[in-house]
Amino acid sequence: MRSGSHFAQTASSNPLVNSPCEKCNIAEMSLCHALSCDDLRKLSSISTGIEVGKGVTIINEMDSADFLFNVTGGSIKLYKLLPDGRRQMTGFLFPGDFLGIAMNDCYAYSAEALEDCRLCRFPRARLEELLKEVPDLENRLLNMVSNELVLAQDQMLLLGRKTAIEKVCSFLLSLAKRTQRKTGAGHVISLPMGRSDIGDYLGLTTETVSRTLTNLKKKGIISIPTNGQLEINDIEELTDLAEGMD
Amino acid sequence: MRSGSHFAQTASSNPLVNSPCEKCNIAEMSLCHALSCDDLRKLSSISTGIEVGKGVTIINEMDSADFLFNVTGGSIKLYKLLPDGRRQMTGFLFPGDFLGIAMNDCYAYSAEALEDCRLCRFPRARLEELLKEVPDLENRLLNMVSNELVLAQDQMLLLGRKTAIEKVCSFLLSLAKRTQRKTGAGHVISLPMGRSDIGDYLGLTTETVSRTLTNLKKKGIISIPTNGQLEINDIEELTDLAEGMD
DNA sequence: CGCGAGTTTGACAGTGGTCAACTAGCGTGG
DNA sequence: CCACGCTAGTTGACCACTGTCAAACTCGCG
Repeated sequence: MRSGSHFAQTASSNPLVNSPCEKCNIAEMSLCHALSCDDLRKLSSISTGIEVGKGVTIINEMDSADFLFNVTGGSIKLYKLLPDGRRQMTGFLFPGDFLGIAMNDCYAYSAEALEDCRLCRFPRARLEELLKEVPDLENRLLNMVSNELVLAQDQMLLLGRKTAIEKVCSFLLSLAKRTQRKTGAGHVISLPMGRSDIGDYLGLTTETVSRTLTNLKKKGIISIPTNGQLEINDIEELTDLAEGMD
Repeated sequence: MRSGSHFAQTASSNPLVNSPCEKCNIAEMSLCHALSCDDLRKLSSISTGIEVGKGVTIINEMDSADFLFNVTGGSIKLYKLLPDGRRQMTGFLFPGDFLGIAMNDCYAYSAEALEDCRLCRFPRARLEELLKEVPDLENRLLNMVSNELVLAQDQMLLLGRKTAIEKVCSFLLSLAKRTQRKTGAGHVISLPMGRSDIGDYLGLTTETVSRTLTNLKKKGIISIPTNGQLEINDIEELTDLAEGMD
C-alpha cells in the first residue's frame, strides 16, 4: 500500500454507509445535480459510497464495465496504455466528475486515485434501468458526456498541434479555470499529480515538463512552493503563451 | 465554388423534400436507428433533408449551434483552429454519423464537406423538445455520444504517444475496419480526404504523411491506385506497425 | 541522519518539421 | 486535340524541438 493512505486497498472493498446523497457535500455539477427530491431518492437507493486510498486502481482498461462512479472527493487520473507501456492520460477527475463511460461493455481506460478519494458507485445495470424511468437523469448524463466530448476535442488540438510550452501553459490555465469555477480564486492551483503524469497527459516527457516549468518560473510567470501547489503570477502572459501569441 | 460540385453552395440553402426518413437509405446505425415507427415519424417531422457540395462549410466553430445533423451520404471533415492557423482535425464523418454536439450553445468545431453530401438537419430547440417526449431517442443519442467519446480517447493516445508510422497505420486500419463494418470487404478503402487533411488528423505534416505512405508502398504493405483509393495488402503487418510491434 | 522516490539539469541524438524544388494529374481554353 | 496552368502530392536537404540517457539534487520519511 502506498504511503500515507489509510483508506481501503481496492475499490470494491469497504462500502461505507449506503450513501444517502445528502452526504455528497458537492453542491456543484454532478450527476445528482438538479434532480427532483424524488428522483434523487431513487438514484441514492442504487448507489454505494466508497472510499479508496491514494494509488489504488479504481477501474482497469478492458475490465467488464459493471459500475459507474461519481467522484465526490479527491482526484483521479485516467489513462490508456500501449502494449509496450507507453501511457496517455485521458483526463484528471475532481469532485463532481463522472467516471465509467464505456463502449461495448468494457472500460476504455484505467483509473487510479491520485489522493485518497470518495466516490459514489452505481451498478451499471441498475443505473440503466433507472435512466429509462427518469428522463431528467438521462438528459443530465447526456449533457455531461457531451461536455466531456468537447473537452476531449480541445485536448486533441493540444496534443496534435501545440508546442511543449503551449501545452504546459494550456494545462495550467485549464486547472486554474476549474479551480476558479469552484472556489472563486484561481491563481493558486493544486497539482496532485506528478510530473510524469502531467507529461503523459500532454504527450511530453517528464523532463520536458520539468524544463518548461523551470522556464516559466525563471520568467516570473509562475511560482512553485514546495508542496503540491503552484501559483500563477502573470495570467495574461500565460494565456498568450498557451496559444502561441509570442 | 469548387470544381465538379453541382450541389448547393451553403448548408442552409436548398432544403429538399421535407425528408420522410424513408429516403435515408442508410440502414445502419444512425440517429433514427431502432426507433418505433411512431417515434420515427415524429423525428422525421422536424427534420429537413439537405445537400451540400464538396468544399462547403456546413458549420463554423463558434457559430451559434442552432442545428444538429445526421449524415446520410458523402463524407465530412471536422476541425478546430488555433489563432495562427494551425489546424487539428477532430474527426471524419461518414453516413450514419452525427454532427453538431456542442457545449454551451456554440459549435466546438467546424465541419466541411469532403465530397457532395446529403444530410438530415434538425433544429436544436425542436430536437431537444422531442428528446423529452421520446426517451428512446435520448438513449440512442447518449450511446452515440459515448461511443464518440471513447473514439476521442483512442485518438488522444494516438496523438500523444504514437510515432508517425504508428499513426498512419492506425489511421488506415480504422478506415479499413469502418469499411468492413459497412461493406463486408475492408482491404480496399477510399480516401476522400487529402494528405494535409490526414496530416492534420494525425498531428503530422503533409510531407510526413506522404513519406510514410511511400515507405509502406515500398514495403508492399499497401498499394495506391491513382484515384482516391488505397489497398491494404498485408493487414497483419499493418496491425503490428500500428502499435509499435516491430 | 540517511535512504529513496520524484524532480531537475545537462549533453547528445533522432524523429519529424521546414523550406524548396520537382512531378503528376486534371480541368480549362486556345 | 493538345498545351497550359493550377493544385495536390512527392522527394530531398537541413535543422530544431523534444526525447533519451545519465547524473545530481531535493524533500519527505523512516
